[in-house]
Amino acid sequence: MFEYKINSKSKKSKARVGFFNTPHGDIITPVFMPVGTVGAVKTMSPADLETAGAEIILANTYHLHLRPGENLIKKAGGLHKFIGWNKPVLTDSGGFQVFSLSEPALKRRGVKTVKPARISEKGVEFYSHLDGSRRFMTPEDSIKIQESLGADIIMAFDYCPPANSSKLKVQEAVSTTHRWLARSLKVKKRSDQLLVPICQGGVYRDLRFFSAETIKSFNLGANAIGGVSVGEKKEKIYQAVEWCTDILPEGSPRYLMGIGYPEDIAEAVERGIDMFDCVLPTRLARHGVVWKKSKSSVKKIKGADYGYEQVNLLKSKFKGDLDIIDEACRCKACRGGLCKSYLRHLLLEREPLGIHLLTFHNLVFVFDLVSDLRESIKSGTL
RNA sequence: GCCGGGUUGGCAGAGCGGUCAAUUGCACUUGACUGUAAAUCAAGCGCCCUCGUGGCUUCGGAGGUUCGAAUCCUUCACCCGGCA
Repeated sequence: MFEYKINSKSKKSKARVGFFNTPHGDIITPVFMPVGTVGAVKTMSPADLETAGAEIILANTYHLHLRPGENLIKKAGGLHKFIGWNKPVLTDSGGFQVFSLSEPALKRRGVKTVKPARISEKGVEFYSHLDGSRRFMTPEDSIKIQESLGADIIMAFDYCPPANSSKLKVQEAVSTTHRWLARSLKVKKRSDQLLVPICQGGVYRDLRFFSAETIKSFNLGANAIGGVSVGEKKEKIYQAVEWCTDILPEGSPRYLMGIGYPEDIAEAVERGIDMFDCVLPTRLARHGVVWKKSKSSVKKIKGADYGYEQVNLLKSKFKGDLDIIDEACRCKACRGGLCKSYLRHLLLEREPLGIHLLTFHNLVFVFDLVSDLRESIKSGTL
């Protein structure tokens, strides 16, 4: 279980195509995991996800713990059964909430209704975004919850500091994350789940090296890079990824958490990343924005023979636009001949169908992008 | 014809003597969104500029009262009820 086999390796970069085995089936990497935080990729049924091309989806420990609770899900037969998805699932540990519910992140969003999280050696004190109630989560709790949920791949509970953190703070986050990893391994019981450690270290080279070396030494079968896309510049992300993949073992899948934009995915694949997850395609869809292939676009995608543009269908210039988004796209909306004016109309009417169709379209875009990148690796262009 | 109610910025709709260029919602414009507190959020939305506790013109039309009117009075126009 959880074997990873490299199928094809680039001669010009660290990029590779691989097979990753899990209890609920194989994954071909590079792979993109759509985010289904509360047990659903918003507006997408399992059948929709399969049609769009999803191979594995992500859910969140923190959210499912708060509601409906891991005990209920366990009783229901586990997450796969509960949500009707028979393919691989990865649960994030709740570590990201250390960041997203932290003071700087809340301030940045102007959120005042939730008290910021407090981090200690023991764990993290959160205030539920649902009812404000105080919660405490330790690395051990996170593992126990994730074992109840029953995902194929589970994540170590990490400390993800914001981008503007001081080096000292990031250093503290790194060492805390490492200690929490060791504690997680102590309580982990299930052998049919792969626990993936997370590299922290922000934009600091020595910290990334140290963190990557440390998690590598645990030899856990897959490794993740976190603490990225928390407010820093793209170049810094690429840089951090490069530092990490220089060290993280070639023989195991590397997962870059929270990325991203098409160009970022391509840059990371080139640097040896195999797994991605991001809310962007689904969130942007809900905000009326679609990704569209474009040969002339200024947004280039390394390794792909096309660039892309972001099109906001809410703009009134699409009011009378009877063309579909992309003739070549295989998504429900495009293949169904639904024009931009209709999609815009659905969005304006707040018809759920509108955001569903855009979500479907964007996910198809990313799944196909990742698939195209695999071809590029095989053909030697990436 | 008589009696009553109404006419406010693209639309709906607050305001009913000064703090009103006018609450709010929608629409519109722009921006943001990278391990989802996000089907969300921010800013703008009469005109002008040296962009400010700035200037100018606005609340159906005209006139009036008042230091001051979207707010009170007169009148005209139109709309909606009720009775003819």
